[in-house]
Amino acid sequence: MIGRLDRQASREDRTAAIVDAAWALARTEGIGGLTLRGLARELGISQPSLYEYFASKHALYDAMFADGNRRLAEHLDAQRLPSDPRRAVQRFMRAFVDFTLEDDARLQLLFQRPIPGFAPSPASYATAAAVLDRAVALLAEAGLEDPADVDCFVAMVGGVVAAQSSNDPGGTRWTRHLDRLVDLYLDNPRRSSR
Amino acid sequence: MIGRLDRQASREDRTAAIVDAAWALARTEGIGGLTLRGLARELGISQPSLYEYFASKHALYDAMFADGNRRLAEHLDAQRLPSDPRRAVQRFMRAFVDFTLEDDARLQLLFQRPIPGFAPSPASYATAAAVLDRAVALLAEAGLEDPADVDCFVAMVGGVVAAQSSNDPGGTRWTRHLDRLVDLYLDNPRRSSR
DNA sequence: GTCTATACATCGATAGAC
DNA sequence: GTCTATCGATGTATAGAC
Repeated sequence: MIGRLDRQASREDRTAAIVDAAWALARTEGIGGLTLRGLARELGISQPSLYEYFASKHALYDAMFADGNRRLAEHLDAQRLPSDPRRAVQRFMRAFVDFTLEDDARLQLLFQRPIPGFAPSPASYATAAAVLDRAVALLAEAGLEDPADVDCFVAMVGGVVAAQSSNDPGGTRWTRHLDRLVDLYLDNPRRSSR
Repeated sequence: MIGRLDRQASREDRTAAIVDAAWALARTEGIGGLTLRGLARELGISQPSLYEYFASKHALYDAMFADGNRRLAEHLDAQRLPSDPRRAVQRFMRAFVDFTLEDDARLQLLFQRPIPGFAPSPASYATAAAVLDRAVALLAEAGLEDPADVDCFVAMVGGVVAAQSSNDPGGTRWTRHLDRLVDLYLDNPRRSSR
């Protein structure tokens, strides 16, 4: 049970409560198993009432996408990063990986393509791009500036998250190598003479 | 158009023809957009008739999963691998990446989780595990034997495929670095003294 | 703003005739 | 083995009362 919608709350708060309830339901039913009828049932309102807050199911997914990225950005901003650039990258990536693996439904909506036909709106996508920009800046400070190296690094982190989530959910079989992999990529820029 | 089901063919051939038609439809409609009615329409049969061949839609997905992995294994087996272990790994991984990126619907079904509630049966999963075993053997010949290193390598390749497919479909922005990344991992086993 | 009621289209799946 | 007919569920959307 999630809890009935507080009709005394402001519209903004009710909208946020619906998004929260949608996340809760997605965690139990799967992101693709989320239904408007089920969501309305959990909230104690009628299914058509949801259309007062979201113009379509895709609009709800878009709000969830933006919400998830906002929480990710907050989580990353809350990190106290070491002054050493390399340690800063390690801490940042650790925070990123831990956060994304915390919630499987969120991981799927934010970084995979589980909803046929759904693509985030430009506004929602901007919140995701900001996180990437932050990572790119940190990598530059640590000496990884070549866009090719950044691409490879991003692919590696995404691969670790995907492998961990798919093959060892809740474990550390892949994430425990994160620091070493960060070192590996920082130590071997493309044009190095090694 | 895909072509009507040949009712004169053997049951086995008809089943295979249905799987082929399902792949063709998945390529145009997306793996999640595949519908039994649409598939039946393409085959010129009624939708309930599909249940003579597959007990459920998930069973069809499972057959497609096994079929895709079988084709992947054949594609990899057809490679003439260089005798040099490192070159063999590069050739093998190149073949793997090229094959998986060849068909977006197949990539999703085989290596992502696009179907809520679908998980391959043990029998179908075994075909996928065989491919991984082959890769592990090649990596061992190239000197990468530590399971932790193999995990990291596998995550890297998966990350390259996912990034390429999601962010630059049809391009080479990530795959062009594959050989260098193979070298990077082979040159830096976990317990090296570097 | 929220409700009930309803409508339409789609989907996977099943019953039963042939 | 194939069909028609149907079921229950879904998403989407609207009408109209309160």
